[in-house]
Amino acid sequence: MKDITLKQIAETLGISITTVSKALKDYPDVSSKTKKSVLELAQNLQYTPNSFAVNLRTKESKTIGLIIPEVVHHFFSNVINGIIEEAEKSGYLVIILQSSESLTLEKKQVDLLINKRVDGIIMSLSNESNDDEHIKEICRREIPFVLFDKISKFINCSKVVIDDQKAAYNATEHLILRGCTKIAHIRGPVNPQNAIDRFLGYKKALEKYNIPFDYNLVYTCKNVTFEEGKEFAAAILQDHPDIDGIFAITDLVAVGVLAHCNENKIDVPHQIKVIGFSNWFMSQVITPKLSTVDQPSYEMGVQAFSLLLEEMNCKKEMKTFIPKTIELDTQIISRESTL
Amino acid sequence: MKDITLKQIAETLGISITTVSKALKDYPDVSSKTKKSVLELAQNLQYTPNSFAVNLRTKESKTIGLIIPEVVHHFFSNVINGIIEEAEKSGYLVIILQSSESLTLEKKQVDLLINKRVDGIIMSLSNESNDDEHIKEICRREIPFVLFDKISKFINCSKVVIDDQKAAYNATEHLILRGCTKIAHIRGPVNPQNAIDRFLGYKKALEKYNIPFDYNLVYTCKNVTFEEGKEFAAAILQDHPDIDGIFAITDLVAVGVLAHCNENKIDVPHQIKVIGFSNWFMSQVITPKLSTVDQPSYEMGVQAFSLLLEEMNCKKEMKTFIPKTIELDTQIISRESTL
DNA sequence: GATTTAAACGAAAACGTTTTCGATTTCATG
DNA sequence: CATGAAATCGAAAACGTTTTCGTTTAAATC
Repeated sequence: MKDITLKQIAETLGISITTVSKALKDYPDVSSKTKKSVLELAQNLQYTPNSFAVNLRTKESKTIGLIIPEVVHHFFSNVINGIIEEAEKSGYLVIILQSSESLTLEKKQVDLLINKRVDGIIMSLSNESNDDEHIKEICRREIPFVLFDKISKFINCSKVVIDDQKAAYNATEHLILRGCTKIAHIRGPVNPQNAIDRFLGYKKALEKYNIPFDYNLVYTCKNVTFEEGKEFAAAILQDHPDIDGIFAITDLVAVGVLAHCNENKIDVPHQIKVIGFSNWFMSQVITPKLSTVDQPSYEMGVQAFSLLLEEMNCKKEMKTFIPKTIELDTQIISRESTL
Repeated sequence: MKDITLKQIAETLGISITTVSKALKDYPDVSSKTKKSVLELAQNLQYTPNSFAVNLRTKESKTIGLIIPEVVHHFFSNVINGIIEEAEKSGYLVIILQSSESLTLEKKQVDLLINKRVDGIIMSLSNESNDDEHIKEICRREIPFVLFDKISKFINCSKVVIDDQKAAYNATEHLILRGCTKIAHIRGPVNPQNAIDRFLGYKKALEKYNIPFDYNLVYTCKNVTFEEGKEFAAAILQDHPDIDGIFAITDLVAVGVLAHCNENKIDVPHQIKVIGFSNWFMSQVITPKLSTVDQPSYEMGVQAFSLLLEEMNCKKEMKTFIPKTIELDTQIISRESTL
């Protein structure tokens, strides 16, 4: 019933704990005969090393922490997927926490992970967060650290991002090339870097095509929800009846826009063309199917863990690690909403 | 730079490690004067107890494992949400693994968690899984264990479920009461208990309302995907042109059905009424809005952890624990697809 | 001042592993 | 048989904490 230990194996075999340990780890200085008997007995007794003891001894737990704003989110759950699958390949497990877009909670989660002594932390910042004390603490303690998606330019660590500005430029350009001349933008909250960059990309595309930028055409989300999409769609159509294109910060908001249009018999794409961002699953099942920017979410997870692994390995070998930033490609997915 | 330990605090204060430890844990046999000075110094040095050592000593890690078929899934990500939020309240962290509906992978994940010596395991079985060796191993090692959603009747452990049969009965009845007389059922794979139960509920409702059960009207999913929904919709309409109702095992499949109907100008709900299962977010944004059965996913997570916590506490106090099954209520959500 | 009682502290074992380094054995070589 | 090298093994420290139980000190009682 009780857990098997090296000691018990050693005693039944009449050898020392040292030799048992070495036999199990295939050390060269133990004879093949004893190796065999140890391996056999360990097998029979279903011995599994006590990871608590191993952790204490080796000072690592083969566990990393992941903090994201929301678990119930198409983009983030795909990232989670990429991270845990990639982590498993190297024998790492993943503890997941969510900040629920709250800075207070985020600080608490960071504390929890530091106290747990995870081997590394991967994180996407909450909207409220920036270059704060809790992030500095991670760096101060030299915990391998990777940011993805919602990053801060002021933190010196590895990052996995897309070129939000370019992607937003492409999305806006897509609307322009399809004939839109008055394009509204439903942007994200003020803080997050990617909301800023997407807004800048939108602006840049307008300039490039000599469409005057009008600040009244920019609407700012607080919570980036379906409901906000509906509300802003209503507001935009009321404020600017002659609008013919809407670029929304994310598919969820764009779907809200479509919902409002559907309910009010506004013809998408003929009266208004709509493009979203992220290529959520739902964008291909809604009517009309939503054009969007494909964001390689799973791949972001994979890359984020790879960077973290690199840093963790460097730390083990006492080498200095130079943070890297990986920028992944995005792609316009053209569907019915911009036809 | 290096981590602060009890030893260092003890040495700077000229007292013993024991006293420092006791002071930090507010033992009564240490004077308030020394308590104060220890607390102060610990605060200044940012002491955090080495959790590896604590784990080894206390034989618990305040970490639980969660194995689910898929992370990228509206239902499961909601359950995750419920679990990690509830767990955090009691100071537990959650390691998440996915079986990807593969028995082989599931066994591997169970092994990983056993080796990690998590304090407990919460799990939803993969479609291939049943009363297998790896599950028995969890019980044999007396690791607190809770199943939810995809359970097995043959495993004696705590469970959190809905009454799938009743819910499916209600869904089918809903179609009948709205005038359907020839109802097809797109069911889930053969193995999982909830696919069986939902099928039985469907059958029972037909019997109750004197509609002859026809096995040709039952279509069996392999992967329960959007694409399967589309394919089966096509097949059903070809095989049975006079069909007027479809009950799909899950919203994703139902949305596939709607997609096929939309593409082929088949009028939902007038020609065919459709109802899904689970109340995914997408069901309320699709056109027509999908009627469905609301499944309290977040609540399932909360309850699953509560049961696990109860069992973990019992184990600590050496009490025997009697497994409980919690059955949560479901609710028909009537929307446009059955109007 | 002797004795008892309570308050404050610390020594030491224990948790189970890993790893260094020294000790022993074996065996071939001269 | 002495010598050296190679092969095999084990003692012991270390990781940092918790907790039992014994020891010391201080205060209280007679």
